[in-house]
This record gives sequence, C-alpha cells and structure tokens, in this order.
Amino acid sequence: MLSFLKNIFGGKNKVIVRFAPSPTGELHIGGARTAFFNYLFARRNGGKFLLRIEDTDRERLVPGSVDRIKAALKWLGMELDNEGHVMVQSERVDIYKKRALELLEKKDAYVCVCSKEKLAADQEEQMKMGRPPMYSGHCREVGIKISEVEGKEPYVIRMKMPKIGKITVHDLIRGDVEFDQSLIDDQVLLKSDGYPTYHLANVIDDREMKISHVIRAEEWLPSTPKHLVLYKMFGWEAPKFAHLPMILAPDKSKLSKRHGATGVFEYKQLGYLPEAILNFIGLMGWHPKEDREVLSFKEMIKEFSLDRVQKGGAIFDVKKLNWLNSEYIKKAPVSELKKSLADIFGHDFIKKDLIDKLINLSRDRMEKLTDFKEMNEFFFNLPNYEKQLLVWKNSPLEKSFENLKLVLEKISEINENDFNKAKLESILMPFANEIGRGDVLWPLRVSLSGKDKSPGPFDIMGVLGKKETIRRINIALEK
RNA sequence: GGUCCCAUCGUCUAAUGGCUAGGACAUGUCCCUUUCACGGACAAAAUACGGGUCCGAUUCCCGUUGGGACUACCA
Repeated sequence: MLSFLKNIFGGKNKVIVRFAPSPTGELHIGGARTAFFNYLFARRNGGKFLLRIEDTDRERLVPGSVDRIKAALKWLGMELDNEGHVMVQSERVDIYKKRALELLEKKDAYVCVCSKEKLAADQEEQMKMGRPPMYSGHCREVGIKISEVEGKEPYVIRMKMPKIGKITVHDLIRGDVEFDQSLIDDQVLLKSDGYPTYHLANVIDDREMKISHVIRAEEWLPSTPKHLVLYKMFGWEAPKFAHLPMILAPDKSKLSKRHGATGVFEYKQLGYLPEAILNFIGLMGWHPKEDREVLSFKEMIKEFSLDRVQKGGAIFDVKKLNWLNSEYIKKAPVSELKKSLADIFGHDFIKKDLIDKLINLSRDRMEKLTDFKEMNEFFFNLPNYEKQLLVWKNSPLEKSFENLKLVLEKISEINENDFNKAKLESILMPFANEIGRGDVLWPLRVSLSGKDKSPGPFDIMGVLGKKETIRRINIALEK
C-alpha cells in the first residue's frame, strides 16, 4: 500500500533498477541471473526495470547482440519498463565528455598523455619491485591543459583519486566493505578515442536514470569505491549497491564457454523451458523462506528479497536444471510445449497429426524437449530391431511368436473405431494375466516400438491404430 | 604480489547462540511395474582447521588453510 502511494506521488524512495549489459555477444546465464534478480527486486517493490546498453568498448562490439539480448530477456519473460527508450551509451559521448571536462575544471581529474608503452613499462617495473601496479602519477603533477592537446595528440582524462583516507561501500548483501583510497588507481574516465570508460558512463547514466539500487555481479565490488568517489566529485547522492555472488562452473572457476553451454538461447535449443531456467537461476544464490524449490515466476516475485541473497558463489549444476525442466515439462500446457518444440525442430515438425498425443505420452519421461524426437521416432518410421529383442527374459523366442499370434487374433476382432487404449487393455490384460504378463506384453511392445524402452503397448497401439498395429505385429512374426 | 569477497552433505541451500544440523537435486536400496520413465518409501552424505567469547556455538571475534574476484584507454 505504501509503495503504491509512493508510486503515485513519485516518491523519493521509488525503486528503479537497471540491467546494463555490453553488447559483446549472447545473453549468458550469469547475465540472465543478474537481470533476473534486478527484475525480481523491481517487481517485488513496485519499481521499474530498465535496460541500458554499455557499448563504449568499440572493439569488442558484436553487431546484432543488442537485439539478441533483448530477445533473450523477452523469451525468459522479463519485460522491460523502457522498451523503445533504451539508453545506448555510444549515442551519448558528448554528455560524458562534458562531465569529464567538468571534473577537469574542478581539478578532480587531469589530462594524461602517457603512451600505452610507457604505462606497460611502468607497471612491469612496479610488479618487479613487489608493488601494486598503478599509474605512476606522472601527468597528475604536470597539469596539462586540454587546449594543449585537443586535436594535436592523443590524451585521456584520468580521475584524481584522493590519496589518503578510506572509503566504505555499504553493500546490501555484504555489509560495509572498506577500501584504502591510496591503493586505488587514477582511473581513466575518458579514453583517447573519445569514448568514456565504464566507470564514468556508469555513474553518469545511473544518475540520469535515477537508479535507486545498483544490483550487479560481485566482480564489480572492487570498482565500487571508484564510483563512490565519482559521485562525491559530482556532488551526487550515490544509489544503493548490492553485489551478487558469482555463478561458477563445476571446477569453481568463472563459468565460460569451455564448460559447455553458457548462452540463454543455447539452453533454449537444448530443450529447456524458460520457466525452468528462471526457476533455476533464481535459486542460485537465493532461496525463499520455505523449503520449496519449484517456484513460479509470480511466487519468486512475491518472495524475493535481497536479505536472503547468498554471499558465496554458486556452482551451476545442470542436473538440477534438468530436474526442474522435467518438472515444468510435466506441467506445461500442450500448446506451450508445441511452440517450444517448433523452435527446436521447426514448424513442420509440430504439424504432424499425432503430435498432441505424443506430447502427452512422453512428457513424463522427458528431461529436455530435445529428447522428444528420438523418443518418438518409431511412431513415424518402421522400427528396425533384432529379433532377439522380442525375447522376454528366459522364455524361448517361440513363445513370443506364439503369443503375438494370439494377440493378433484377439485384436483383429476389435472394431477400428474402438481401437483405443481402454478397449485394448480390457481385452488383452485378462489374457496377459493368464499367460504371464511379460511373455505377452514385452514382445508386443517390442514389435510395435522396436525399442527396449518405450511407453506401454496399449498406449502405442492407441496411437498407431488398428491397421498399423497389425502390420507391425506381422512384421515381427516374419523375423 | 597487492586489495577485497567468500566458506554447512558431491551440488543448491535451511537453521543468524539453545532440541538427534532440516529440505531439494544427484547417488544407492526397495515398492509399484511388460520395459523405460512417473510415483512412493528408505538410506548414505556436511558445519574446512585452530584458538577464543559464552552456561552453550554452524551462528560472534581472531588466526590458518582453501576458493574466488579485482588489479586495462574491457565491461
């Protein structure tokens, strides 16, 4: 109720968060988790969830990735509150430069013309002396005027870090973290290509977008003091910070390509449902109060809070994802599963007339949607198998043939319109119980599926129909 | 190397000083069963180590060890 009122009156405490990826490729699992926690926090608190594109590194730019990232967020179900008005940093270079100049004016920053070679050499030397590799401070003392270099030689603008005192980051997840300012480098704010670095653009944009909470990955924690100093230099109030634990590979290193699939769309192609992925990443580093693990989108929104976010990194366990995925496959409406299957196997695939029946037949045994095709292959194509497969345990092969013939006789009498699971069961089960279930049902099932594992024979017959069933049994008998 | 973060079953986690450290995934056994699944039951499995504080520590403090992040004109 309170937050409702605040929203109406544009209260000062309104929650606004952002997801700010660099368009260097696909949205990966780690990014999706960061986005999701931001999203959950925004929705839980009646706030806004905004996207911003941090494309100030012109070299790592991958064309098309902005659209891919947007599409991935959409597929997962995280709708943006600034759709169509996404801030793109490369379109704002003038603004950043103006702000950098402002700091220059206030002597909170300085022009630096040190070459990259010199910087590298300096760093190496300091490493040798066992000191942290920092900028030598050469130009910090020189005081070069912008007019001396503008248009004449390459330069950067560096931030003039205070060299004494400590600065404390109040992290919503970790508590207070203290940093010694003398150990923080004079960060470059404006690069020689005219683009800002992350640190500058990030602070300016968060301010401009009125971001209330910066929720980002733990790797950013060490640069947060730099941002805090920047806020102070500009005379701005800093947002609140929360640094999320990392998502790790099974070997506890940072999750990367060499560990297999990392992109959200890769998981889509692998047959995972978005609900399962969301549930899974939601549980990495967060857990609701109760002992529930299968949580819908809405439930997670309702229960999310930063207090319950874990501090330590979480290892990505694909087995648990598989389990969650199977849970969602069991529950999903046929229409949704069809849509997802179409995304993987193409639209023609789901146009087959048996598809609805097969989905219901196999949903309990699928871990991933990709299992579907192979699992149901035999419905469309005559199975190929060795006659030995028709043997039930220790019974002789002859017995299988014998029983198949008897089954054939019994089902021949069934009217084609009555050829369904219930009817078949009522006719064949008494017989199977009398002879021995395995001796009747195993060879029957194999003759129809050609596989050692499949749905039950009555299910298969119900789908195949009378004609095809009889055909397959006859083929088995000729083996 | 320096700075910072972190540490409960194999994995994700619950328990923020107080019953036999709980749940889930995975694993194993059993039941159900024509097979594979599904479902059900049970089992095994953890507070990294060492010091404190306290009547009492998973929990608070210190150290050790281990893991991780950062240390770019990348984000």
